[in-house]
Amino acid sequence: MPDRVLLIDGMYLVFSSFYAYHSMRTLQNEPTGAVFGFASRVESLVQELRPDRLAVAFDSKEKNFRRELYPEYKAQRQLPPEELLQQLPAVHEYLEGRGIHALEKPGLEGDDIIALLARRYAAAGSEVLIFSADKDLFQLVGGRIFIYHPKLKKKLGREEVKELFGVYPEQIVDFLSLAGDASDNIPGIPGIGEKTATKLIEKFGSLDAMRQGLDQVEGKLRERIATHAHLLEKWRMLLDFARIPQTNLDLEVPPLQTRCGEQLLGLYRRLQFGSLLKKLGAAPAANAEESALPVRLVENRAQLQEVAAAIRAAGSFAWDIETTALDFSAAEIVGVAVSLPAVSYYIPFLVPAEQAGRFTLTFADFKKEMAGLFSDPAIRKTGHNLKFDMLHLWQRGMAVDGVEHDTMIMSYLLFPNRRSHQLKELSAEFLGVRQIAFAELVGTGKSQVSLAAIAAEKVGAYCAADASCSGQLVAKLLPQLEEKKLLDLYRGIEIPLLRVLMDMEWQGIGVDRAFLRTADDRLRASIAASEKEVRELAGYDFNLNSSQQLAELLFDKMNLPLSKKTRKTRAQSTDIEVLNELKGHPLVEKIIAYRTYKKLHSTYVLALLDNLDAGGRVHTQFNQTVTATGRLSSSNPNLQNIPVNEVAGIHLRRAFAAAPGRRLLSADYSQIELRVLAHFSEDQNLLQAFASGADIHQRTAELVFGADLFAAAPELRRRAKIINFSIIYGSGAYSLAKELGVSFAAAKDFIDRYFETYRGVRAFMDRVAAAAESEPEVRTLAGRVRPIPEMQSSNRTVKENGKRMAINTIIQGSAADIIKIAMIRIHEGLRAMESRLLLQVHDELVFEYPPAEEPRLAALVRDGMENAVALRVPLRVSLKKGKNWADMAAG
DNA sequence: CGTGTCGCGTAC
DNA sequence: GACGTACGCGACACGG
Repeated sequence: MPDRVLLIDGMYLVFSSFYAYHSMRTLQNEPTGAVFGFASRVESLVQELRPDRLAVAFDSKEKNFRRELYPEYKAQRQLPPEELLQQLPAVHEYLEGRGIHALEKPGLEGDDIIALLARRYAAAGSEVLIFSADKDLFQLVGGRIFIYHPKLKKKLGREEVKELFGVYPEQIVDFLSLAGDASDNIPGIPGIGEKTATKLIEKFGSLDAMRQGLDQVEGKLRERIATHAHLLEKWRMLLDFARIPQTNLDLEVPPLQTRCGEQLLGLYRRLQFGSLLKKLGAAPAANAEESALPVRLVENRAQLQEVAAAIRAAGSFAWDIETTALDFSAAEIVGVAVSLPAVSYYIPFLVPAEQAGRFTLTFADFKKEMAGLFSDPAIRKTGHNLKFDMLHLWQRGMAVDGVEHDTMIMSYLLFPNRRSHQLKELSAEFLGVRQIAFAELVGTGKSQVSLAAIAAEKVGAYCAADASCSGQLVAKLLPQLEEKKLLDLYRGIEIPLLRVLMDMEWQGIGVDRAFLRTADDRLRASIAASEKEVRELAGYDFNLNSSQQLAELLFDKMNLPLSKKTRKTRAQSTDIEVLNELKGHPLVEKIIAYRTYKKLHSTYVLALLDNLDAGGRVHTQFNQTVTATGRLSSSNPNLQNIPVNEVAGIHLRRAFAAAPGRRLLSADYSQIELRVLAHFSEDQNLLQAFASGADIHQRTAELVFGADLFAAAPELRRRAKIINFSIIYGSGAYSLAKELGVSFAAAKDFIDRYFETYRGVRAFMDRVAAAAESEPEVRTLAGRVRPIPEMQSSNRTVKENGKRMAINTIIQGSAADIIKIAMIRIHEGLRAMESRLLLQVHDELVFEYPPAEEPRLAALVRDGMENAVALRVPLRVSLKKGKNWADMAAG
């Protein structure tokens, strides 16, 4: 097995890393991005390419022979930035610690070394990969030599070079001699650029052949070449590696070592490369106490004023608050931490009795001193999950403006597949800082104490560490957002949305308590009755809530036919689909009724009564950093899954009622996901259907089932609707058949006909799958990224799953982007109104308004939603209004 | 007694 | 196995 040699263009990697991570800093504010980018790229190249030998080539400081030949060579280049130069020693320290040779030779450039070594190792039978984007080096490609392109992230052979440049590797020198190479300050021939150079090379094959056949070149161009022909030989001398004077190079590419010793760990710790340490399986050495900046405890008004002055001078700060509870209406604020680059402050309000003499500040003092700063949009704020902190301050009459960064959102946009974006995890990973857990501060279970009973020093250290870590994380995460082109989404949508969601949570929605009490009573009775009937029919006592015990009764004791197993544990399933198969049996009917009542009671009625505030409103949390696609989620209670389909369930929506003298307005996007699909696929039938305002399910029915058939059986629209949805979710014939209650063959036929009808949709899905195959991620309309690692699986099922995720994410995620934009626009318009946005249910917004504002609100909402973005099809919204969420009339 | 997983069912 | 994204209830297993 011949070995594989990887040669890295060192200066290229240093420069590109420096710019990619230019704002990365240590806690002590030293720049580290170039080193971090360099090290992490080298490690990922080693992982991916698995070279047997590896070296990194650098330019020498001595005069290059090309300078003597041509004094202007690279003369246009400015000195690298100071911040880059000061990181070079650490880059070499990394290479040394990793056991990788840094190759340098007086008088030679890194490129020259790469060229000489590439040819030598290739001649000896090795496969050579060159990591560089430098055009010069492409002339080396051929035989066993390849370029590994840093941006394209793939191996380029002879044909790929031709595809990229229009010329073959052996023609690159001639090509660049004609067209010039701006990065080396080689002008080429005036008036000839890449296009003309490619044409000439394609026509003649080489410069020599071109000179021979110059008479075949037309007018002006021939003159130009003739006039400047004398230059060409010089350019070739500069560009052609075959002419490097010194060929007895005594450098070698040593075998790659796996060692990562103390030197490397020490470097990573010093530069606070938490993620690289983690990859080595090493614990970040520093804990919060060691690495944290000093925390000053603020005791009185005078000191508080000093803090305010320091904040003003800094112009920005990171902050965090501690409270006695999560719920803003029940909580008290224990203290606030403010973190500046060199120092953090902790301002305590609730302290143990024995410290009360020392810490004299109240929240009112804080508010008086700081309200102006916190509401000043010009003073930029950073925090982690700021919606929480802002709600608690707003509850006490303090507004926050000028939110620049929320590190929880940053983490979410960068890593949407992560289940947790907790500050403490991010600190460990990216800062190498181990923070103490909340439980370590207050204890757990019965021994848990209130934060208000813990010494201010301890709470202050904890709170200030959060504020400080959040602030420091910005330097680690912001460059990554920039590199992944997520800044527009972050600044333009997610950060502005934060305030909208805060307002929505603050508002809550009115809930009719008496109505719920009645529902509670009725449901209790229904549950008891159906439970009693089931027990009688079964003949013994068992827990009806246990699917396990129910399965025992149905399938073991009563010997009813078993229709399926559960997915994970292969247990006997008792879900609704199974029970429906067994309908007709009186016991089963009662079980279905029991389940329905029980669900409504425990999941909705009780949960709502439990979550009501003193004013009879329920304040759901809208989570901005949960879903992998960019949707919001709702919790405590979840108001995004309130029943709407079944008669028994829809009754419940009456409980959500407008306040006295107000009404509710519900605005629904019509078929937003199918419209997004039409936009991306550009399918002619879909585009045309939406452009003409047709009923899309009806149109699908006509096209898939045929217009004649459709006229005879209009209930086919229902089927078409199901088919339309199943396409978005990527359903196969198997599940569609079950959903429609038809045979597998019939379902397969429907899907086939769907794709024959909407050919553009099939093409779109194939495009997405192919793109996700080479780059395993997808992007939504607003540029939100979701990695799809499943696309790299060799397991077919996993990969098919990845394809469905890829397609669905583009559709669902883009719809989420659109409604988020609409929410921000509308919220802005509501500032001068009394109407309020209360809920978002993925494609629906619910508002509460005074009747007088109805026309204005309706216009604002319609415009905000329909014109949130311009797609290739119109966006349509239907408005409904009423006293509650169930009884609504169009208008 | 707390925690994690599973089955199930609700929404878009 | 076969339909994407969520949340939450109740049962159950596990560890102390």
